[in-house]
Amino acid sequence: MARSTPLPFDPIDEAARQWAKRWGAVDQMHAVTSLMRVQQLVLAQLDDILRPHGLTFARYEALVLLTFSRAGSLPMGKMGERLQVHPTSITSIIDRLATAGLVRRRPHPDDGRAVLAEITDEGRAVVEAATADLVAARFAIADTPVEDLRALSALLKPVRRRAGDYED
Amino acid sequence: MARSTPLPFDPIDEAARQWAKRWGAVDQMHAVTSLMRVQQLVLAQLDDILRPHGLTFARYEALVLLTFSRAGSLPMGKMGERLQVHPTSITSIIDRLATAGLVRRRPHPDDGRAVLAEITDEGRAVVEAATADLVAARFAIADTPVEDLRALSALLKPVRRRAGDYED
DNA sequence: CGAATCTCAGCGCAACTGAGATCG
DNA sequence: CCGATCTCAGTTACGCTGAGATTC
Repeated sequence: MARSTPLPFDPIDEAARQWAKRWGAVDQMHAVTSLMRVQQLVLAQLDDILRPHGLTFARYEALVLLTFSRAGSLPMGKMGERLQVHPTSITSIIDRLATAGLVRRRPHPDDGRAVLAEITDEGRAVVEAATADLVAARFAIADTPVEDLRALSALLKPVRRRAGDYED
Repeated sequence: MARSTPLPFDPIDEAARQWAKRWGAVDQMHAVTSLMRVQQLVLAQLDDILRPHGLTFARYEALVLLTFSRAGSLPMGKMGERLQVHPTSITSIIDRLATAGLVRRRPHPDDGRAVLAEITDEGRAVVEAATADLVAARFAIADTPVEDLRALSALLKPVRRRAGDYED
């Protein structure tokens, strides 16, 4: 863990106060710094929950994506698009999931260049168990009211869109 | 970069639709996934802005923290508390900043165990230049209305607090 | 032929564990 | 002696570049 004792003041409010003395874009700085900090705190807790299942959050996301596909398999390139990860990172993620027996590689029936990642029965069992833990922990943000979560998602949606996460 | 062509639909909305068929905590899942994605998109842009200055966002944060101190120096342990990073990570960050000539290590005058990291004149110049670029780019979220940014910070604040980022 | 798909080698960054030196 | 502070070695994870094999 990063620190034992919490600070007795909000470090981001304090940073914003100092920031405003010299520089602009204070609201942007505050929001982005808050975003980074919360992501760090939440991700650490998610990884703690997933570690007993032998998963990181990135590997978990890949497994979940496979369970959402009809055939339980997807071309690795498609997975990269959906998960926003580099092609070589997908290779690495699938490597590790395959070593753990949670997925297997299969040749694409119609395209000799592509490789399918297919979830195994063991992979499905691991996803169910890991998901049960995540849902029980409410994704590490159990104490935040649902209205606030919806407001958060709604605020982040146009940010994602403008950053090129999707069109439509 | 991760992907060339944006998806023609919102991948998180789509994931939430599938998720709801089997599992609970859909609002939490949607909010947390959105948070992860936006952090990834924003951080990549911040690092792009900082790279010409020889900085990562983590190193930039450390430098800014030093400029906010009266003496331009802080014990490394204190920096770790403020930035929420592991002691060995602070050692690594200061190592790299020192190699670049942006900070120097000094013995703590009152505590022989502690080490001060002190920003150099070159470090101050680099911070000013990097900050000018970040402010000009509005921290990679230029198109988001200020009211939305404030709402975002306000929503994230209690989440940080409950996660142990600070007290009070 | 060019373009797409994937793999591999290698680099950089950062979080972490565990061990040790130094000092209060 | 205990605890705090920092460093070092080593592991893991991930993102990326560059190069190459294979196939469309």
